[in-house]
Amino acid sequence: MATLANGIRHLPGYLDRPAQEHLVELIRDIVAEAPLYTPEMPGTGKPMSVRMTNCGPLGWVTDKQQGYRYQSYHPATKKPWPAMPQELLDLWETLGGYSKPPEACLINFYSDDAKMGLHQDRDENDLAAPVLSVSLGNSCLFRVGGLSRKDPTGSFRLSSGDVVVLGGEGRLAFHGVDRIYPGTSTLLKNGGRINLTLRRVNS
DNA sequence: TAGTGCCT
DNA sequence: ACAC
Repeated sequence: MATLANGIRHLPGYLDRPAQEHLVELIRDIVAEAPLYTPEMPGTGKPMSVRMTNCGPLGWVTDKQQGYRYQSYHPATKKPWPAMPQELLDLWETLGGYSKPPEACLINFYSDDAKMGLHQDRDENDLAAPVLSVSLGNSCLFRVGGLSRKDPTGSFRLSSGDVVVLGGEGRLAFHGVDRIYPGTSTLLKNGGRINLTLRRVNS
């Protein structure tokens, strides 16, 4: 376990291979019910390169008209998000150190050429709760800065099975994904990377 | 500005 | 990493 200068915790290889494979199975079922969709930037409608879906009572979504928000249903199917698997509730219980359970699990799928710009997770009402991130599949170059966009940044590699906890000082740290490293994992047969982000939304 | 580009 |  490594704690970075900005308070972010990195747990390399926290999930073993069988646990990773089990999560992929669960995600396959979720995606069958709540298909990955292409989010849009607020205002411009520019598509993001990452595709998304969610599980849990709430899901993070964005589109041209309404922008970033949490809502209880899939934007395309209008159906409620699939339930949060017990395995993820357990992970939150073990690593989150927070009294209330997570309400949203954002599932991000990165193709090998997808990226995500530097941003803050700040659409939650409960900013005391940590954000838990699970990496599956190909490795990525993860970038982390400070509380201001202008703050200097550093980067490190995230591999399949790694968990990152953004809590305390690091809860509102700017972060993003610079690049995916193709062919660095055999977990996902068709390549790419999956990131699970567990969040508490309502205080 | 949860993005894009690298003759930056 | 940085500017836009």
